[in-house]
Amino acid sequence: MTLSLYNTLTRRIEPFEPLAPPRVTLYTCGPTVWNFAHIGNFRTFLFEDLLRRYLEYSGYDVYHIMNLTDVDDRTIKAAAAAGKRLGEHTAPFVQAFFEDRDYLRIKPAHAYPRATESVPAMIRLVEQLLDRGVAYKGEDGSIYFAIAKFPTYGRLSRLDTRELKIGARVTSDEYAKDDPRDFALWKKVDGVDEQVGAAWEAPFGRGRPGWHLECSAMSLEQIGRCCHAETLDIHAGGVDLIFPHHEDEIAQSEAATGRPFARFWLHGEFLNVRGTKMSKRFGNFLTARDLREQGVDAAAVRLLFWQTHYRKALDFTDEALAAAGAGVKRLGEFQERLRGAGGAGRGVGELAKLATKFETDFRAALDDDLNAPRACGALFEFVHEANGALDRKAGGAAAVRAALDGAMGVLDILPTAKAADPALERWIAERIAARDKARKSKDFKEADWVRAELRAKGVEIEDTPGGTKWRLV
RNA sequence: GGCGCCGUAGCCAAGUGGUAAGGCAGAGGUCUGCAAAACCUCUAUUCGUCGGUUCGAUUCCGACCGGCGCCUCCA
Repeated sequence: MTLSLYNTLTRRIEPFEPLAPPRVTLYTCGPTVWNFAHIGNFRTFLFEDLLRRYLEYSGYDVYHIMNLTDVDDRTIKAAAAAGKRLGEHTAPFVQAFFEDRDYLRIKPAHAYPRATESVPAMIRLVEQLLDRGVAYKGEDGSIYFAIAKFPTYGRLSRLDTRELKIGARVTSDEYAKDDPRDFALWKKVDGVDEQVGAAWEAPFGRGRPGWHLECSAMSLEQIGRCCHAETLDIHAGGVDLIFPHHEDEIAQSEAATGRPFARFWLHGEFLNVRGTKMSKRFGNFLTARDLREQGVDAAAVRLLFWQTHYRKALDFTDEALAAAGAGVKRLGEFQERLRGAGGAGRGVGELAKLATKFETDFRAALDDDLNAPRACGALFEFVHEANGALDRKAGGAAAVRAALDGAMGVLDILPTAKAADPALERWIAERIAARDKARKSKDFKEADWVRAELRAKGVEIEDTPGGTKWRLV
């Protein structure tokens, strides 16, 4: 069994094989740092994290590139509204993005090219396209891509170019283009651009890059640098990027290099709120920092997302998040139990057998187009069966620990350890000792009162044969 | 109008042409002073509706109903 992935290009699940194994080049469209990213954005980044981690689990050597869009219409508009220079406005949001990424346990990409630092590559790309005659300067001084010169335009999105609804996007610059459907590669500078410092000199005129151009230039520059390649193994993003963003990236890149831009196109579905996509525009969004401030364990967010396939819309509700939190807690207790299970136990067979079965199921599920819901099903089934075996004093806990570790390397959904400060820890120990004393003298009323006292401070206790254990909740 | 997706128990959600994983919640039991955790048992004769194909469909086809997305530099 090998990994198969749904390729938007073919609308089929296809066996995945990189161009130059074991290297896999992965490019994922990153955030536009005009504001905080919301958890809908992060659903996509989390899906990409799953992809990245599972590729690595499968033995591939992944080179992951995620760009930061720090110059585009929205960043410029936001900077102007704040009365700041572009970089001054975006810097804190870049910082916030990295913090949120870490909070959500998303593995850092190997490279985070920024649009503002990749302008020379963009200019080169535009020059190449001009040389090849697929780009032209419009009457407004901006440079446009001529989709009529790129016959396969529309292949990814399956939008027949003749069907493109053109009436709705008539703005002033439409009159500058040869064809209303052509898109801007390089926008001629305007007053606001200059005001915020979003303008660069180029042989074809002072201006700034178009959004689609940024991704093409940055991805080609990065894979050229790291892997001497012109074709990405995988390019991923949210479904809303299929058109026009990714369609345009393909057109620009392939027109310039003459080679396929990306072999696999993967797209993650939206995170919804009451059936409608989460969006800044609708105001129905929640940021990662909102969750963090609410004390939500990132593991719960991850499990919640893993429990719905990445190509299916997921409705975000507090109930679903709480349910995932309960699942995470169960995993944490299982891990805790394994830690105490040591190497002892009767025989080595039963648990080891369960571990092997789990690993097989886990892999089969994720091999099937990253079916994380099924992988989670296998995980919980494994936890259940292993708990039963542990109750029967079966041996082989080491194999279970190893299997769990392996799976967590991909899913990473064990509860975040909460550390107690020394003073609190001393107090807890003292209270538990007091309770034990009360229990020994059968003063259960007192014992229960102490338990409630601990619970009020967020300390949960559990009486076991080896003594009373506690944890912070 | 064009392209496309979804509708499975109280909630969330996998899934297969042969009779429904898993999580949460709930009920009963074992264990426990009581809890907690864990375990055992139970909880959809049924997969939006109506037709069709088939020995057999939740799974394939069609229609319809309901919800949603893209076609606007939105993850």
